[in-house]
Amino acid sequence: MGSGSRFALQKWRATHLADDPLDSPERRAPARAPRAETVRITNREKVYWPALGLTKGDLIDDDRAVSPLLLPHLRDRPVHLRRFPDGIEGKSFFHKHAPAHTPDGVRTVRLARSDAEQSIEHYVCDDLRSLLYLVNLGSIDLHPWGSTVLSPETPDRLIFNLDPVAAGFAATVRVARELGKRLRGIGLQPVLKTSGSRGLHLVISLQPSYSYEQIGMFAEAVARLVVRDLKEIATIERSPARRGNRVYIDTLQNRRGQTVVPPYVVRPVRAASVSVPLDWDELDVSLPPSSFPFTEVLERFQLRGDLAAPLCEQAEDIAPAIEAIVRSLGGGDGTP
DNA sequence: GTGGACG
DNA sequence: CGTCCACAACGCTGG
DNA sequence: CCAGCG
Repeated sequence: MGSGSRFALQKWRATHLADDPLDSPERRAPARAPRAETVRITNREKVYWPALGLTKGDLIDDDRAVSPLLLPHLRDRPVHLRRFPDGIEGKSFFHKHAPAHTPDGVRTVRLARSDAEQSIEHYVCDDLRSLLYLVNLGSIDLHPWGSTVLSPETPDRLIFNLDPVAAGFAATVRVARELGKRLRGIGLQPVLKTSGSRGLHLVISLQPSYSYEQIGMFAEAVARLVVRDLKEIATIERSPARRGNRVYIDTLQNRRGQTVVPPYVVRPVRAASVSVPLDWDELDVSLPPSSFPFTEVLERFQLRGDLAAPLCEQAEDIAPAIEAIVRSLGGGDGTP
């Protein structure tokens, strides 16, 4: 690591960590004094990743260290947990209802279900204490919504999930490049990241102006155009059997109540990898997405900075992009 | 991993 | 007190 | 109608 990046890290720490990372002054009553970290962590020694010998304590330590990078992608969002109380090879379950015994200090929000028949109390992970509490429950990857509690029905994230299935990573890279090019061509700036599993994600930060349904339709239309150009290697076919060896461009995550794996979250996979943002010029066949176990992410941050920061810094107006897509679909270039 | 229900 | 159990959910598609 | 899918 060069001194330049060391300096960048220090500067970043100074602005992001401050004295009390638990406090978020613009939205909270001023604290009298920084509060001690009071979350009780249990079973630190339990092995979560047997192949690597990594424990729950290792995960907790990593989440604490990476929290300034991760929390901005969780803040104000309903979050679903996926819990692995006995590590990645044990039983797991999703958990979305925040029970009545949820401690004070872990925010929850009651939202109507999509059918409006009932409402559900959701967790919201706004700060380090909440993060550690939720991870102590056995959560490995947290799954935030693509919209915030401020306007739950209008997403501020647009996600394309490229799943290689049997297509291989080289084809996935080609599809990602093409999709990225097309999105930039209609004025959007997608952030590229590994899924932490096998695939790649392209994520766009949106002004929350459209419904999930509208955003989902837009995403599918874009995916359709990419498939038109790359028929041999890309598909939006939902049935796995009919995908063949093509990369699946999954746009179904742009739906209410669906979730989007955020940058910097650890995945419950053997390699203990993280969903890591990439520079577009890093995108290469030689970069398998299982790269970057959580043990290497801070080091990578020191070299590359926070490549996901744009997602939290600027929200894009998608209206011109929608118009452009409508034009190209209606433009009579062969699509019935 | 943990609280609540059951016996 | 020891055990057992729950811990999401929804529209779409293919069969 | 049910099962699989994400």
